[in-house]
Amino acid sequence: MAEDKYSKIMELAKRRGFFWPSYEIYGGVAGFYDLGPYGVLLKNRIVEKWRRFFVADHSNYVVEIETPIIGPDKVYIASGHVENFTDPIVECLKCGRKFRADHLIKNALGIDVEGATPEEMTNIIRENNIRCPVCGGPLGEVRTFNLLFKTQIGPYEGNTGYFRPELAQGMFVAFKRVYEAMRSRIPLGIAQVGRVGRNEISPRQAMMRLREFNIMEMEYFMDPEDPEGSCPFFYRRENARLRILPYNLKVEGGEPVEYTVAEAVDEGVIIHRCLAYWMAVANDFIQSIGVPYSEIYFEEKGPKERAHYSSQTFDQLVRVSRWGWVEVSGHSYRGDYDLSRHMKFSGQDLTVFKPYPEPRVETRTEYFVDKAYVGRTFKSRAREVFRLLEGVGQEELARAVREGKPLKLGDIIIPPDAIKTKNVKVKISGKKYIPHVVEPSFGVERVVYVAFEHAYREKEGRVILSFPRDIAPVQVAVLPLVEEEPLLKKAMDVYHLLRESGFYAVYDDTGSIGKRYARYDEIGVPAAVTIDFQTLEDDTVTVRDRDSWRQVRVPVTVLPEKLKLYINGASLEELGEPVNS
RNA sequence: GCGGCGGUCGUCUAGCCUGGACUAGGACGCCGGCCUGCCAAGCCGGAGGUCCCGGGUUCAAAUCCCGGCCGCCGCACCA
Repeated sequence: MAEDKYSKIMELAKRRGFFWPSYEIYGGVAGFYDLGPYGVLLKNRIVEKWRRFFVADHSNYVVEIETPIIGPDKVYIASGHVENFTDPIVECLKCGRKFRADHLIKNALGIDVEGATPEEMTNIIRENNIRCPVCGGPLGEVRTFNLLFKTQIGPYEGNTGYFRPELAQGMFVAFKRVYEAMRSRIPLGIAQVGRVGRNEISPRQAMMRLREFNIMEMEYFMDPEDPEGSCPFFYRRENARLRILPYNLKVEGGEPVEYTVAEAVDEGVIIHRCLAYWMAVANDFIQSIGVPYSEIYFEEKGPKERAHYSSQTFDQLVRVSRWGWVEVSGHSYRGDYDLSRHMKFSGQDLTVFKPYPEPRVETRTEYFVDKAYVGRTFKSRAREVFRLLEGVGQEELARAVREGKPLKLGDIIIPPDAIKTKNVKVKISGKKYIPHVVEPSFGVERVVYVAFEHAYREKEGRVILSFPRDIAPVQVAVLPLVEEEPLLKKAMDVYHLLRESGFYAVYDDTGSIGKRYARYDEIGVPAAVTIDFQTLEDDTVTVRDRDSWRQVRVPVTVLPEKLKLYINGASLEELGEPVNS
């Protein structure tokens, strides 16, 4: 069992201003957390890194949008959340356990009560004397519980709005607009970072399960008939390795198995290469925030564990000290569920057009009524007959011919032999279809917490947050060796130089130098620049590495460029001459 | 929502069982001054506490009792 870092992290996070429970002065409210000054910096860097991996690195195919957090009820009726997020719940009056009322009735009586009102279900339970399946106690009234936060849009009752429980609907609803703005090309990834709300029954585990949190998500739209073309960058990660626990292995209690991305697709472990590709990106992303490969795996969800829209889902799990494996992202194949639903509920055409490489010419037989016959037969009423014939489809004409029965239009009767046929050539240049969707979706706060877990360490009784340098909240601390002029002025100059060069830097001259090094180790600042007496002679400073505590001496003139290399991963020794201490 | 355990300066904690001398003590951190020539040094001074909230018992409650809130653990829940 790994040591429990949880309480140490929570203590540090509160004390140093990373995060803490919200509304503390009013006693707190479960499921809400504030991010403090360093927490916000850290979160922003993590989000920025996610953008690099998922958006910028695929900028020809992936774009980012922002949509409102409150949506009209229609959107969430169409998405299925109003229906599927509302559970009829009944509580045992004796032991207090809660059950799904519909499941209870089905198990007890074998009848399906889908669509029944809570009152009807309560009556069924009373009439059949259904008791608590655990303790045998009596059951209370059936109530509905919905995880959606509900509100009103504008002053009118009944104009219901919901706080979005996921970002996805924003992308689906705006899909057509984005698709056209991005010059109607598929595949197209639409990404978004933002807040969502889920009214969890009992949130717990600090930042791991919140009622309001941030998600980084992408809906990747593609042609289901063209798996190859859907993932033009597949080759870039086809040999990447993933640890996967397929559902069939999971139920047997098996361990994750390592596959390359290509193997997982070829062997059918992952049903679509796009799903596999983005899982590989997720794997790289989570490693880049400091989690080792061996502490990550993907677990397939079983049919009943999946969301209502998904045909395959993997959770990306990361090991943390207190709770074992926790979910940091979900990877779902959503098919065309969402777009189809929005087409149906909005009446809008959300299909895309796929041109064929070569327009196809098809020959079709068309039926038509002989105009000469109509004119001859109906004379002055002919015009009226033509108008009536406009409402008659090919189907009907064909049937009349096939069955040899006359066509009746009110009192007008047209015999089958007045219906002629002709062969016409039709040019078909493509077809319409509803794109399928693959969705990688990350919980931001979980990633933040996981970054903490893997950054936290202790050395010689001191705490160090060894964040990867490029997500560290503060990048560099500028410290005069002692609180004495002209060191202070020189240090200020260096501080301003670094700020102007784009670094997030802090300046600190209080207490002893050792105390300040310790202070910045504890908030994870990767580099400490010290201005000492030699600086006054040759304009060089020392750069100290947070993790090794080693130092090198660097001329101030090249400090910004050297530090930039360092933040991006260069070793300390690449920056300058080692200082012997 | 149920059950178990817990909640005391910013943080960690002593005190609670056995009510009173607690004006709630300490450590770290924080602020100011002196000092400090490279890894939480030292000295002086300072700020900081609704003892989670509400009610009850009592002459007297951080301490006992009840309710609530919050946290952790187990159960249920977690599209």
